[in-house]
Amino acid sequence: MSEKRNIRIKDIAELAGVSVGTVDRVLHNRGKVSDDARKKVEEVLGQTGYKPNIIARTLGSNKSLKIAVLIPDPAQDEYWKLSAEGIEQSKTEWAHYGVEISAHFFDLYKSTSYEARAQEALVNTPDALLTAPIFYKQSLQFLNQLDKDNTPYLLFNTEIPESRAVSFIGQDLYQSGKVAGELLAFGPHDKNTVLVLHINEDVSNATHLLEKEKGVKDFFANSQVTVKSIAVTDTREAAAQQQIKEAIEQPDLKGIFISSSKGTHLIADLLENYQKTEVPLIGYDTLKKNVAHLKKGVVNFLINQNPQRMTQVGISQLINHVMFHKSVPAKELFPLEIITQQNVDSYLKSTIG
Amino acid sequence: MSEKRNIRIKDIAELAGVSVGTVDRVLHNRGKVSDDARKKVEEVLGQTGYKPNIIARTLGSNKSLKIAVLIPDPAQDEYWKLSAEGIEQSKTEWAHYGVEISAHFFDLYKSTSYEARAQEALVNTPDALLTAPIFYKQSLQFLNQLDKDNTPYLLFNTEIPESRAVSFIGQDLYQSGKVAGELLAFGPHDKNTVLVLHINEDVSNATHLLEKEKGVKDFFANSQVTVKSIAVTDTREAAAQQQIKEAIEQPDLKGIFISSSKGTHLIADLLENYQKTEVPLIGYDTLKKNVAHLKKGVVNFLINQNPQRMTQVGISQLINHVMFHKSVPAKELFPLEIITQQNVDSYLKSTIG
DNA sequence: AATTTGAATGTGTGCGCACACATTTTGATT
DNA sequence: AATCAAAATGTGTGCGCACACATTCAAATT
Repeated sequence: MSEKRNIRIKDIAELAGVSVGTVDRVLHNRGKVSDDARKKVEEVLGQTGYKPNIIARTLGSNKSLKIAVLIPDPAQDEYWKLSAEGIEQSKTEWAHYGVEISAHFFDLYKSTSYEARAQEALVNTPDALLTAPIFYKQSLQFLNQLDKDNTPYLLFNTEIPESRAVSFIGQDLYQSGKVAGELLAFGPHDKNTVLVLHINEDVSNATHLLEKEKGVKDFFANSQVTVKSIAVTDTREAAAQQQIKEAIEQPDLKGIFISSSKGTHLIADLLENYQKTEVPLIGYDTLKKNVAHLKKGVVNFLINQNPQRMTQVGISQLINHVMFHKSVPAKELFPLEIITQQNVDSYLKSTIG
Repeated sequence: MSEKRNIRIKDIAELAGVSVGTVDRVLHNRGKVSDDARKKVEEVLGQTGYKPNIIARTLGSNKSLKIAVLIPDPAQDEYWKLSAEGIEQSKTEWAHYGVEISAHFFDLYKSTSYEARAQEALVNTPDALLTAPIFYKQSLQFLNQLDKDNTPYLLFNTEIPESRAVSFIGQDLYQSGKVAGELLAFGPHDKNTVLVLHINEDVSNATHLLEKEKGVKDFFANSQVTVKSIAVTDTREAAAQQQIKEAIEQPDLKGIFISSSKGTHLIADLLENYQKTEVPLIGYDTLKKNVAHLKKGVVNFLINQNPQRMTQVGISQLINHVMFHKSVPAKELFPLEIITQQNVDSYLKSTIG
């Protein structure tokens, strides 16, 4: 370990012939500084390329950041359980910096619950907030409130472009549909119908799912392949089952693309029942049941949205923004990870996320 | 930002009825402490679950860590260029902590160069070292030297299990072969020969490549498919070209798996020449030329080893180990990322790597 | 010329830790 | 009982920054 040290405020002050206080004032733009002094300091600042020592900075202002996270109830949906796990990991990750992270869970199927939990998240005045704005209207209203409070927030999973969010973290849904198309196209070429299934329990994200459908359709636009789409709200309903069964038993069926993570294992279950496990199946996310179906060969590919890591990165960026004043990208689109029977363990075991 | 603060050494001292000096001594196991005092302090330590404030710690001991990285010359191989980019990113990432990272490049084809650069890496007495031990014998000797010096080191890309490395970072090569098999199997089922091509310019990693071959072979072990393997050292040689051409033109050819990143675009070039671009092709890594072939459709899948991120994670773990005394996993196997025409951009654009 | 005022600048302290150094205690030896 | 060395314990300082507070200075007002 060598002695080489970075230039510090004190050095700047000496070089500029002023006191550290003045340097501090020009650095943080606080208090009054004469044009003369400001000019000198800024000059030295430029020449030396001064970088503040973040360590010392966070130590000095020994304040604990409060971050609130507002997501659907992990007990309702395994996708959100993964997200909640991301929160837990972030807690330990940032504990050393005195960051307090509070989680607030709303009912995935009740917009009123979103509103209630959102207000609850504000009671201990968080310094920043991360949320998955599932309910468009209610979210927009809440985000406006945050704007007024001057509370920075970051969105993930669902984009609201007209919000004033610090950043959005998610995936290119359209492109993920294209990936699904590509994978289906790689299969045998003698069949020409691709089935898109929206198992739309979670009615709020219909536009989500349609983005993905558009991706597949565009992929097959100039080909022989026809893309057929079916949306059902509950796979337990007899009518829905019948509809799906008919579509599945069509002889020209090339493969199936399911636009949601929960839908993936629901349909995989049906395929098993109908003994149609050989039909190529593409779905989303490494939910336990999906992984089980993947390992059995019922599901062929999972596109991984990685909610766990999304949440972690969201929190991390929020902290970097608020605490370290680092700039964060306005949009962070996650890679479209393709998970298969043979590589799934390498993903699940990896700690680097 | 609230006032909640963690328990600190001073608090421990008060609770145990001793001075901070004594607490410091039992924490760091330095100096003499009476059994009585030690017991009291350890008790309080246990009860409070004291965690040192890493920020304050690194600030106080204002020392700059020196990390040396020893990898093949990035100018010789684009794979290593990606690794070198990882080094650059790490430099900025850790600059705030006063970590100095020095890069040392050896000739990929000369083991003597490894030895020379290895010694060069030691001249400014690094606190820890990261290397890709390409040359087994020479590496082993060098690592022994590091053991004697008590310099901690971390290996990546190539594993040397008998070394006393802090950790190994890489990929499960065998399993990556299986992934290749799986992807090839997903294609049309009417053809039954899979061709494995080792473009073995870099003679040192022959065992590497064989691991991958074993993976594909095992994947197809109980199937109709025959796996045929060809190894050439230079695709520019007429004899090699002839051999490859014959294999490619075999009518039963199901697909090709190329075991190295550089080999991938070399073979893709040949396929283009022979106008056999429709044959499924699986290779490694997002080298520029590989990505170009992927986008043209000559290459169908790339398995991403992510040398850039591997290098970053290696450096990060080394720093965590040496500077923060954090425990790091003995082995970090990276996910076997599958890159396709449709998801490649999502990987290349992503900043979270 | 004395006083006031506000702008400009300088000084001092704490954050939690590591480590050097100072002081006290203990027990052995004379 | 006095002396001394070693062991045990305590104290003080700096790391770089932020921020509260103190001081100086110059112009305006009386």
